[in-house]
Amino acid sequence: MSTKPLFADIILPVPLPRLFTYEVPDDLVHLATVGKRVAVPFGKKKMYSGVVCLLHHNKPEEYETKPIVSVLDEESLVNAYQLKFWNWLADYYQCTLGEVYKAALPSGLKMESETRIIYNTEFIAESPLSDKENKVLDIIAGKKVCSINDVNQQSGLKNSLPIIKRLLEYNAVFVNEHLKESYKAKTEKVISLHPKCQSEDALQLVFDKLSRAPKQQELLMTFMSMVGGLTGAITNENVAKPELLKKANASQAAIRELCNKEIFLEQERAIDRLDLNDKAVKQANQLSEVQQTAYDEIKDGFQTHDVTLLHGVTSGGKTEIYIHLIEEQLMQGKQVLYLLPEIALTTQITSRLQKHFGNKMGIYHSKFADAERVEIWNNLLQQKNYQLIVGVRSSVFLPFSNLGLIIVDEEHENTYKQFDPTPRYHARDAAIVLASLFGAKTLLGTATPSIESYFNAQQGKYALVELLQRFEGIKMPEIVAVDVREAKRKKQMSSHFTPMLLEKMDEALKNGEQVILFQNRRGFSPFIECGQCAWVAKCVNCDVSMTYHKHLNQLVCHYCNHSIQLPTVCPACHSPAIETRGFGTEKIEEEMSLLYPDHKVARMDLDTTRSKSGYDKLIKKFEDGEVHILIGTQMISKGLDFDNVSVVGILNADNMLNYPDFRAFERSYQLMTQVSGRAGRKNKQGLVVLQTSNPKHPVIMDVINHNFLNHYNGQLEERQLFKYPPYYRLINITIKHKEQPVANRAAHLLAEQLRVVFGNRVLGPQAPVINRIQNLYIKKILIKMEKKASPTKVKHLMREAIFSLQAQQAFRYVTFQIDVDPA
DNA sequence: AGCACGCCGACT
DNA sequence: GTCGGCGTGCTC
Repeated sequence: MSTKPLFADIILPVPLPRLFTYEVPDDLVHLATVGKRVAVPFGKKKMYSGVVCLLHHNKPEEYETKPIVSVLDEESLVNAYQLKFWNWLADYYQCTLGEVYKAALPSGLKMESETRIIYNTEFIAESPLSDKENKVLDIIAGKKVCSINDVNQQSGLKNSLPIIKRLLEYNAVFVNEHLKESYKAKTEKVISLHPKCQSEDALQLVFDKLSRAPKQQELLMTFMSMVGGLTGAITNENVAKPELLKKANASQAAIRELCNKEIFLEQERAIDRLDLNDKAVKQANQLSEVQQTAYDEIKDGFQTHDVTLLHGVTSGGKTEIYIHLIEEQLMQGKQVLYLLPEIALTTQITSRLQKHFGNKMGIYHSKFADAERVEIWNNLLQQKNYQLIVGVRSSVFLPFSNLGLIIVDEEHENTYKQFDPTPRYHARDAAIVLASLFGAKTLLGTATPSIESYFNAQQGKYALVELLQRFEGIKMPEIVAVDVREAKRKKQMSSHFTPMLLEKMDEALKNGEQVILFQNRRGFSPFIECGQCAWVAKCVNCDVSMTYHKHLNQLVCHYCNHSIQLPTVCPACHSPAIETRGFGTEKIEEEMSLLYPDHKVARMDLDTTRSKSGYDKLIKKFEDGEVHILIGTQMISKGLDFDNVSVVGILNADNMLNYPDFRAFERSYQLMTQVSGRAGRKNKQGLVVLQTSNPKHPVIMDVINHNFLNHYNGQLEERQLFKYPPYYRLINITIKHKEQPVANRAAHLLAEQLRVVFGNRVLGPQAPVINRIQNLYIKKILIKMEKKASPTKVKHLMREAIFSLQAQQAFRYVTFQIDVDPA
């Protein structure tokens, strides 16, 4: 064994592009292994928990190493697969390992120290203290132990640090750095028999003694029956206190009394927040013939390909196929990850899966409390019961050890791409890489494949399985485009609704059927304008008009959430003629309530589903038929199945088609098709009324004809012509600074430097549509690389260019964001 | 990113 | 004089 000193390269949760080397003290050499968390000092005073990434004997030359303070885990928290995955992610998406670490672990597993100030009770002042010193010392003395934040808050001082420092010099207080673990196991109080009473004789004696306390006697009896002790055996089993209280109908006092008499023993027991109880497990349904064929084809596909794309129409019964595939993996003892976009992860789908997989299935959702996420992490780490994880994009970071299959449902969803904070990863693409690390397979499922994935399938990179019939012979909905411009000209519109839409709605509602209206904009109206002078309300921080929210009577910026009261007169010309322009979900809701006073109208958008339960409640109400008309943003297009929706209205197809982005058509096709898929169930063909001013638009035609292939071919041609994915790889660089000229100059210089190497592959700098957000001016540079070009080389050169710019004094505070494969 | 240090204007 | 503002540099 080597006696040379051991060093560890540690990943720390700081956005610095390197690892930090610490010395491993002799007594920790055997404990400090790769993948464990360690506590290390960082900077002048901070302590952090970091992850050991590499162990070696190379003593750094340029600086003194600090020692690791302690090893926090008994077993690795992060396994070798994950470290590989982290490295790939950091390299591909151009971020630091520290940033990946921050994104990967639930915050309960990342620790940061806090300075604790402790009052010295033996302190006697040698000379009188100043007023401020006295004030601060009084606060600390009052709390005995407190944080700097506490002092700042209670004293009202902006910065109490210098004063605390002086108190420290006088020895009036002490400080120490405390690593606080924020995760705490949930506990419950349990009652068991006191050891002294765990024999037949002792128990008999106790029963006799309690003859004068019938309540307590009864309580003891109930307890004994609950642990099964009445049949003879004396056990040390315990019972949850609340359960015992309820069953015995006893009082807290009675239990306390029995504890005092050393008959009962009350203890704290750590319990899982997650429901791990065995559940009745339902057998998977028999697959239909069509489903069976698709299932077989998927399995064939996996024989020759690592990735299979399942292109299946909405309500084609994809979930049932997934269930069979998952079951097969679990039988082989393999783990499965089932990814869903954030908003599609609802009780609708999870409860359906839970029925089949019971407590083998864990759910990983961003709306879960952090403590629950820590428990899911630990459950996988300790290889307890979870073999199937159903989760959102961040579940790719969970510590899998034996993955066999990853399913990426709704593969086309752009919410799989994370933008803020870094790492700017695409969960679908990351999942494919993750699966390959395990030699596992990836199944991409969707009714509207992304151009990229379908292209990969066409090229033979992925296997392709098509499932183009709806389950149980349900017909595809009929889609009708209605010309809004014409209706306007003929003065037939009632507000934003064409006669056709209203007529079909009347019919549906009369038949007791439900209606969904889709409007891809929340709020009441996207901007307000002065009728007199054409003044428009704009955000003070961003270069956008503010959206009017009527229920708040406020103008809200959808980019920075800044809000102001609705002005009563125009700030520019003082005219009271302030008018709302355009329409959002809120306005539709109001108008629908007026048009259909006898029907219940509800709205589903970001504003009504902020809470964890808000979303589920709305869906339940709609499922139960309590709500007749549901108005929503794209949220309603994701993975929801309703039985009784006969009419879907798309109120304004134009605003998505006109969005200035190369994916606007692709996304419009997806959205319209997905929303349409909510229409028509069981024995009736659904109807979709699509309001547009351009009914002959090629995308709209493709949606109407359910012609994905035509849409795909059209897009492909455009993408090749204008050098976009899947033919080219995009890298977006965003340059931000609080002064416009600085941002402009930095962007210009960067583009010039990049052009030296990449020539006309570099586009820009351009000002984006919204050129100021949160008081920062924005410029963008787009790099279009041939697919064949080595991404490593490109990224390296790009980093160099940015680095040399940042070294210049003038550009010190310019931020450069790199977005690889922007959504 | 934090955080400390150090230099400057604005007050008692 | 001190308080607190912000620019600058460093973190193994």
